[in-house]
Amino acid sequence: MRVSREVAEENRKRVVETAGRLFREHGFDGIGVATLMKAAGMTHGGFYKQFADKSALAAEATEAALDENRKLWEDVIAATDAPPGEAIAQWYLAQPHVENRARGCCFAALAAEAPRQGEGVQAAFTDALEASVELLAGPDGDRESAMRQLCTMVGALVLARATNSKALARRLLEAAKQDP
Amino acid sequence: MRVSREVAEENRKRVVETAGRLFREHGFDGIGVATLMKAAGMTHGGFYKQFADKSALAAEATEAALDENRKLWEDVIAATDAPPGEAIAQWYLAQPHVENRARGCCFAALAAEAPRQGEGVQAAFTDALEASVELLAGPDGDRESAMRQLCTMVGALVLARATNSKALARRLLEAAKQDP
DNA sequence: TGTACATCAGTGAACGCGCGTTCACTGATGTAC
DNA sequence: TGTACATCAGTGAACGCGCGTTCACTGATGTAC
Repeated sequence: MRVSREVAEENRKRVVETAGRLFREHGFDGIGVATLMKAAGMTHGGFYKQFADKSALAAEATEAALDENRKLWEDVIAATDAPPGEAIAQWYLAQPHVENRARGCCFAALAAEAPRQGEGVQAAFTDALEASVELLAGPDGDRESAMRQLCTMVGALVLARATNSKALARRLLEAAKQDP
Repeated sequence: MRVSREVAEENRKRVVETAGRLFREHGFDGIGVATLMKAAGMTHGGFYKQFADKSALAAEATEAALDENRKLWEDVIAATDAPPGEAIAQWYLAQPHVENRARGCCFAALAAEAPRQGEGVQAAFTDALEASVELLAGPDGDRESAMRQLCTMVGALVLARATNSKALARRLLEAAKQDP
């Protein structure tokens, strides 16, 4: 049955947010349209009333999740007097972040799959990378240092998640914090 | 028809090597057993005469590809008088490496998917990470700095591959080279 | 404001397809004598 | 060394299953008068 435009809009947003979490957790290829729609509380048939195809959702969900990440960074930076780079590093390079892929950094969770995705996903990453460097550098910081720090943090998180050794994961996070 | 033990062993190795390349290119979920066996010049039926299941191949292929990576690093280091960290960085943080996922660094290509794979894959990454840090640090280098450099390089390669902007990719590689 | 009708978000069955895996079969290889 | 037979790597058809996508249908919403 038909639902109001308002409800339809809510449903659509819920699908995008759910996809953002499930893609980060299982990868773009690791979760199907039906499972995803069910997780958002609907059946899969209506999916194509809202999205052209799965790759359109991938682009939109990635963009939304990257946006959510950016807001989180802004909150973390605003919550302390430390320079942005230090504030983010402390929060980013921590065990809870290693364990929570679904709500963690999109770069660490999805960037490795981006080359195989459509233009939309890659464009979203490009914009988000530039924005993240701005945030990390702060108003008068060095962009190149910030960019290197971003690389270090993303690499550390990816590698800390790839090992089954808690000790090695901890050493990786600690080593990454030494970025000057 | 039956083949000699020698030929069977060659065939097995070819499957593992082919899988190492195709997994790096398409991801563990992005390539099927049948496609993979065909790429190795055989039909899919015989797969289970050589491997318990797909995840067993994933573990073995990852291990083999990581080993191939290590040998490449040793060659790069041996080919120059520069300190290992500098030699590897120059070669690792380059456009050809960005474009060649199939034969490039396993950390950048597959580590992000490791958390969803079996113990075998994760164990292979753990060992390879330790070995890579040793190589990067050299006989009397600092392990923590080497570990940070590894994180920086892997992050830079992953992110350079995720963007559709050649300019941004270049800036990422350059920024990562500034790791002290 | 109330009524009649068109719209369309969401449902659930169905599509062809490729997935991982199994299996009966083949016939050269390897072994026993 | 030669013969008879067992082994087993690889083939190709088949399995059930979940994938992305399509479609006829439903009925509340939105619109026209």
